Amino acid sequence: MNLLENLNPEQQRAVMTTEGPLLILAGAGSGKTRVLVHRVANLMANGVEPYHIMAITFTNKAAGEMRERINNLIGTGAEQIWVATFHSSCVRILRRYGDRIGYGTNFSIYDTDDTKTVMKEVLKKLNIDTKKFKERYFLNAISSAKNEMITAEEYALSCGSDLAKSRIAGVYREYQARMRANNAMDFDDLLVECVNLLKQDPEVLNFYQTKFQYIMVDEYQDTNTVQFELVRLLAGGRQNLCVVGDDDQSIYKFRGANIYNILNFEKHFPDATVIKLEQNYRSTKAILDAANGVIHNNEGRKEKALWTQNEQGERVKFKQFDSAYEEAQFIAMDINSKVRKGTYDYKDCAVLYRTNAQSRLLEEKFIVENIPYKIVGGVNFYSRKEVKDILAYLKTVDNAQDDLAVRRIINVPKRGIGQTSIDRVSDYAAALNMPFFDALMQLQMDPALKKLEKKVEPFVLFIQLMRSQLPDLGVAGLIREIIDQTGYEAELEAEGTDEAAARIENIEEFYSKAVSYEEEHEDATLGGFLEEVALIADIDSLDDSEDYVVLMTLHAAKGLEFPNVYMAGMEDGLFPSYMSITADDSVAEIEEERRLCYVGITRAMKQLTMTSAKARMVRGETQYGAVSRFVKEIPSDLLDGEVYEQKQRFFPDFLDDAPTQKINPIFTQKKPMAAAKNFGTKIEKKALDYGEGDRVKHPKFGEGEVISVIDGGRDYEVTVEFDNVGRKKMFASFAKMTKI
DNA sequence: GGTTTGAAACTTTTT
DNA sequence: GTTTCAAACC
Repeated sequence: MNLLENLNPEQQRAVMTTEGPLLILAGAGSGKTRVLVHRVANLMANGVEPYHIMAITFTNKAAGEMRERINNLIGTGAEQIWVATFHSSCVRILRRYGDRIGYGTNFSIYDTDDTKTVMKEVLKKLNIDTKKFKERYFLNAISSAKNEMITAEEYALSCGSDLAKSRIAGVYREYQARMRANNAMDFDDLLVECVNLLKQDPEVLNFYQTKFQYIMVDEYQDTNTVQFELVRLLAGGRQNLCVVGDDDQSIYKFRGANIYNILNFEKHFPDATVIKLEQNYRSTKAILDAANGVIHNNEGRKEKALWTQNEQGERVKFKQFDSAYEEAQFIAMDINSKVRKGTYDYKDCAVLYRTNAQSRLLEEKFIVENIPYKIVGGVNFYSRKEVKDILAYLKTVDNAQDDLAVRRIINVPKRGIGQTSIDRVSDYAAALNMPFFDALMQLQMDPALKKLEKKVEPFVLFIQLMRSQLPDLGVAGLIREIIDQTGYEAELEAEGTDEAAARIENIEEFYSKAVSYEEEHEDATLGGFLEEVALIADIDSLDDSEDYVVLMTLHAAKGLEFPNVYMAGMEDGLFPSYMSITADDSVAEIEEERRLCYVGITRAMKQLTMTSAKARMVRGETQYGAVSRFVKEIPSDLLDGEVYEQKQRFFPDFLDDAPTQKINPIFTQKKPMAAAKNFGTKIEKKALDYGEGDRVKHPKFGEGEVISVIDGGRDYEVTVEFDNVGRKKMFASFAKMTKI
């Protein structure tokens, strides 16, 4: 096999340059993954052992894709190549050597929700009013500090007489202490602590420097300072570091990405080779030129001349609508007509938008029009309440020091242990400086807590039992045991609502994820599963073998491509966002938004449609936005559609409602529908055709005898002793029972 | 100790 | 318009 076949001269050079620092400036759609994969193959052809090669990406999806393509090209030996995200690489290193910097190797990983809970506790302890200062404010400040590798101590020293900074320093310190006590790390800690480990322990550093002789980093423009430091350390020995990126696609500044990592690569590594990949294989000329026209308005970028041999193609379509409702309607209809004509499959189409909130309206229309779709992002599957509850059980079994997890589930399902009791035990544990769970095991030591013991004991015994049975049960078995023994699912079943049914579905999906995890990993462990779950993003679950339209934010779309793309909500104030327009450094912020627009445009292969709405509901208020400045930046000969200069219209308060209703009749329809539903519930109350002592039939639980009927005001609460599933309490209007 | 109700915040983007 | 959180009530 000739490795260089089907590669252009620059791509070939990138593949052949194996030694020393290498910067590949890869424009959108220029085949960078291809280059990386071939480069790996070339290294191995040159006799480099696969376990000496490392490839780092940002998302699991990107890692998975690269893994697959490497496997296809190379076959045997490829599985020994370390292909992983930044975060999972760090976890792997820390699980092995984390004890050297004072963490248990079974540390928990806290997601954004978890850190918020911790922060809440911290602020409560420090008597900081969360009305004045929000958790997010501190979490953002701490995250920024961590991204710059500033420790709590260093932060405190740098404050001087700055009161606001000192306050943050105090919070930072306490937050970190709690995380340590819980044996937990947040996303930033994973990177920071990994760098700390490598810096403090020459033995470990040497081990990994020897192991990773050839390192490749994808999406380098989005690395932050810690990630740079990590890469610098790992590549420190041989300096065989190859980074791939595009400064025009840097869109994560808000997350600490430092664009100077890529702009100054040649300064950091003076003998670096620089290769530019400028031929685009993805898009039509029209789309590419539109993208170039937009990005051209940014200053301070590495000038590139992205070109393509592809056909000219159709112009970029632009359509403006009166309301977001009509915009969504158009997109749905347009997709349907294209699918009907056979131009595209559903999976060829993607709708991109600036904010997650925009997905709702689109979703409603897609349901009406019967279009299969998948929304990426928004509420993460793993942050759903029911999934987090089960996860907390797993974490408790895995890491007894994880107080957050234990406290979450000690009263789920209800065990009669309320907030007051939890607080008391927390104080007791804090006083003795021990984990919450340990305190639960010795309540009899404190006379004030002794009476709690009876309620707590079954829970403690259950966790201990699960812990001892874990080797036999496996991860999936453990989950099943937890669902059954705690009666979590049974409780939801008894509720009988649609919402409860959806929750059960989520739990079952979670269970099947555990099953497939165990199928995929021979050495499956509970810790391994928790780790995978903690680091997974929604985008990772995209499956191109199924036929559905994908809806997602512009951020989530990076790295993907679709034949037919829609960019919705092209309005000033939405995109570019109101925040960026009014920011202090508005020029820089709008440049970042423009890069985001560039990313969006370059996702399209054949056809791109931009849409905007004159009026849009945001937070229950109608907003009137002008057409996005980015649309106007597209050269007019490439644009199919008029861009009207719309006057900003302002209505006095008392008129505010009127135009909304005219423009968008759905709101007047919706309300009566909701009212009718409530009305129906009330009527059902009177229609109870069974009473105490009667035999009844339930669709799920089978037959049983009515024990009692209590009038709960709005509804009857019925208790039934079922023949097969025992005694259940439920509401008459939901449990569709009939007398027999 | 648990449940219900009403207010308040939320919406920029995420590993 | 929706979700989350605390106070008031049971």
